[in-house]
Order: sequence, then C-alpha cells, then structure tokens
Amino acid sequence: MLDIKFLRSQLDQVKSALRKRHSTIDLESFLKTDVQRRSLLQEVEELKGLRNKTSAEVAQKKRNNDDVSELLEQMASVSKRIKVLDGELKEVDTRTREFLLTIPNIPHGDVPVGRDENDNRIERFWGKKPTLDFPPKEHWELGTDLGGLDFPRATKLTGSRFVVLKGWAARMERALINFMIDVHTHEHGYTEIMPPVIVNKDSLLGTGQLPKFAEDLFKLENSDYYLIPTAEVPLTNLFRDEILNEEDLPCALTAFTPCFRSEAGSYGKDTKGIIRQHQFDKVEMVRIAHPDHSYEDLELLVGHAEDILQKLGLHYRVVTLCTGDLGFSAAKTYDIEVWLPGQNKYREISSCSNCEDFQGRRANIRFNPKGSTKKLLVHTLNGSGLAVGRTMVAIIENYQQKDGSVVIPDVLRPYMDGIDIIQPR
RNA sequence: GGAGAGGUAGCGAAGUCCGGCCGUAACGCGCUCGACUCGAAAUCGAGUUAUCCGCAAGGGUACGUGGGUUCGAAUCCCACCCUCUCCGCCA
Repeated sequence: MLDIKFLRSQLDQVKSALRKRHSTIDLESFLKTDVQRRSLLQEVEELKGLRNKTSAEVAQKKRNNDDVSELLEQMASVSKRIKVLDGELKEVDTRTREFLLTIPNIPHGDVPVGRDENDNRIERFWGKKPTLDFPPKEHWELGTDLGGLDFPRATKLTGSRFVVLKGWAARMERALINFMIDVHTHEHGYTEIMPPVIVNKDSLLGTGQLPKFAEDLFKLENSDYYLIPTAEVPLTNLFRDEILNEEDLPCALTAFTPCFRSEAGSYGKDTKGIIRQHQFDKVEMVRIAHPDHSYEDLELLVGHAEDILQKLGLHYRVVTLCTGDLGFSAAKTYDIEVWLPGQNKYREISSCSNCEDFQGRRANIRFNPKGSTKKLLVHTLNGSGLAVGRTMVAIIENYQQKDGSVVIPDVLRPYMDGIDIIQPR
C-alpha cells in the first residue's frame, strides 16, 4: 500500500510508475473521492466538536439544576446530521482503502523499464553449463524412468499438476529441504520457523495477495481460511500489528512449507513435469529490515539463495526483473534462473524481492527507532531459498549420465545415506 | 460440541454494577533522560498511546468488531469475532 500523502503530493511520480508497470489504474477519480472525503471529514469533525462541547455543558448545567431542554433540542438535530455524515464518510473511507489496496508498489529507480521477461536485465552468471556428450533428457522422462516421479497415480489421487514422489525422489526432496534449512540457519544466520500453512484473510491482505489475486489462491470452504501460496505470507505476518525494537533488525527467518497455488490462467504452460504444480515445497527466507539498510539486505538475501545453488554446483544466472515483470508488492526483484539442459533454458528457481514499506504499511509492522518516539515502518524482503521441486529438476537434468542415471551432488550425499548415484532399474 | 471467564496504552491491570467530573486512561512493570555513585545495583525526580484533517491555531477518531438506545456510551441493549479455563471428542 502506498502512503496516501505521498500519492497526493507526488502524483506525477506515481502515475509514471504505474505506466511503467503497464497498470491502467484510474487515479483521477480516486483523487476526486479523496477531496470529497476530506471535506466530509472536516464538516463532521466540526459538528462532533460542537457536540462534545455541548455535552459537557449539559452535564455541568444538570449538576446545577439549570434548565437544559433547549440545548437537548438543538443537539438532537446535530446528532442526526452527524449520523448521516458518518454514514457517507464510512462509505467513502471504505472505497478509499479498497482502492489503495489495489495499487501496486512503485518500482525502485534501478529497475529497468520494460514490458515482459525479455526486458529483464542480466546481472551475472555463475558456473558453466555441463558438457554432455549425448542429447540431454528432460527431468520428467528421467524421473519417471528412474521410478521417482509418478504422474498417472497423482492424477488419480487428485488431478492434473500434482505428482507422487517415490523412493529416491521422495528422499531427495526431504534431503534438499534439510540441506537448505541447515545452510540458512547455520551459515546465513536465519531462525527456523514452522508456521501454519493455512492463514486468514488479514494475513493475505498484509502481504498483498489479496484483494487482487484471490483467483490464484485455494480457499477453504465454509471459512475465511486460505492455503498459503508461499511461506512469505505467514513469515512476514508474524509481526503484523507489532512494534519491533530497532536492535532486533534485521530479523531473518527461514521456513520450509508446502505452497499451494491454483495456477489460474496458466493452463497451457509447463503442463509436463513438476515445474508448475498446484502443491510444491519451498524453503523461504524473509528479512524484516531497517529502512536505511534494506537494499544491502536484498543483496545478502540473493547471495544466500545463490549459495545453495553454488554448493549444489548448479549453473545459474541472476536477472533484475523489469517494471513489467515485477510482482505487485515488490519494489525490486532479482530472479535466479538455473540452467536446465533438458529444456535448454534458464528457469526461475528463486525470486528475491525488497517490498520496502509496502507490506509494512499494509500489515502495520513498525519499529521504535532509538532516540525518537516516532514509530517507523519496517522494510520487508522475501526470497526463495530455494524452490525444492525445481531444485530437484535442476539436479536431475544437470547431473544426468548417458545411461540415464543421475549423480547426486556431493553436499547432498550425507543427507541421502551416502548414495552417490541413482541407477536405472 | 457443552459450560464458564475475558478482550482497555509497549506489557500487566483498575474503571463497567450505578452513562457525563475516566482515554494526554488510576496503579504496577518496561523504556528514555537526569540526580546519587569510582562504576553498577538499589533509591529519588522528570518524561513516555496511536492515528486522521488542517499552513497553523485547533479539532476529530480509537476501550475486540459492527449495530442500537441517548443531548452524551468503555459503561445500557443486540449480533458477531477472538483468547483463556474446564468438560466431551480426537492425531
């Protein structure tokens, strides 16, 4: 959510930011509502001031046994008027708030202006593509042949875009989760959290999934509960409506959770394999940061995600998302794209964002700066560290051998009973 | 699911029966500053809600949420939400 004062005073800047995002939000009619709101507010506040003053007078006169009938008569009509105006004001207030909740964040000045992923800026590469002296296979073919991925049965159990992991694949999923969490907690200074994976509406409003993106979520019937699309939601909302101490910043949290996405509007995309599922595992990192240092924190965060890929020996590149590709709540986002030889493509495996105070304002997360009584909004950052299923895809495709076997990366072997290779049956 | 208790500032909590002199909200804790001290503890003193409109002066709002009664509601009435305790059920 943007600061309404900022919106009023820096209208041109906001308009230009929205244009860069290719957003078609109508600010003009909103501003008219805002003017209306403020004039209503002034009128009703004046009347309430009068009412309060007169009420005190009534109390005083009654104590002296003076006649108050005239005052009571006057105030009856004032109160009626207040009730009418309060009703109008409430309606306008609701509209204002709902509108503010639909405006996306303003991109950071460093973010390249562009339309879609083709305009993203490549920042750096790490590692090299593996040299394979045979035509590489895609992960679903290898995974199925090796008996680890079972798509038909997942379809039977549930439907499309689900998978059953079996044997070594189930084991690798669990190994990856433990490996990632261990690195983040032992080497990167994160505190591990096991949050609920079902959250309420306020939490989703706080991080920006609602009200605009309800169709992307799974909602539970007969309640206002939703399955989380990412652990960013529970981790960031841990501090909703709280006031933190300045010395507790930055607060770094990590969590493994399953994530649930309806994937509405992605019907033709990635229908094969486990790249795009309705349910997937992810290790998430969240940082609640001091506003003066949040961009340093963003570099740390993306570095922590990169470290996982480096330890696994997977080639990747880092890109800065352009304005057209940027998510709703983010001011700046780095995507990490891992190389997939089977698909002959770089694919997103982590997304690391600084939301600045956008979520902080929505979720009302503040901190107490030393030597000041004024409470300030925190900056919030989140990043995958990493998407577990996609990491398995990357391992399968990058470490595949000519005979269809898959070598296990060194760092993962202690997590898999020392297994060094998955052999075809 | 049943019974009971509760929701007031950063935290705990008084106030609710009996509406106005109680929301810049008693009292306690915490926090900040100061005094004492070589320093600290203890003690003493001062300060400390948030938010909105307004250039300002000033004013408004908020006692879980939403309604109602009233000139006036933390306080009375109605509905709902949440938390805790006990009972039942349950991995």
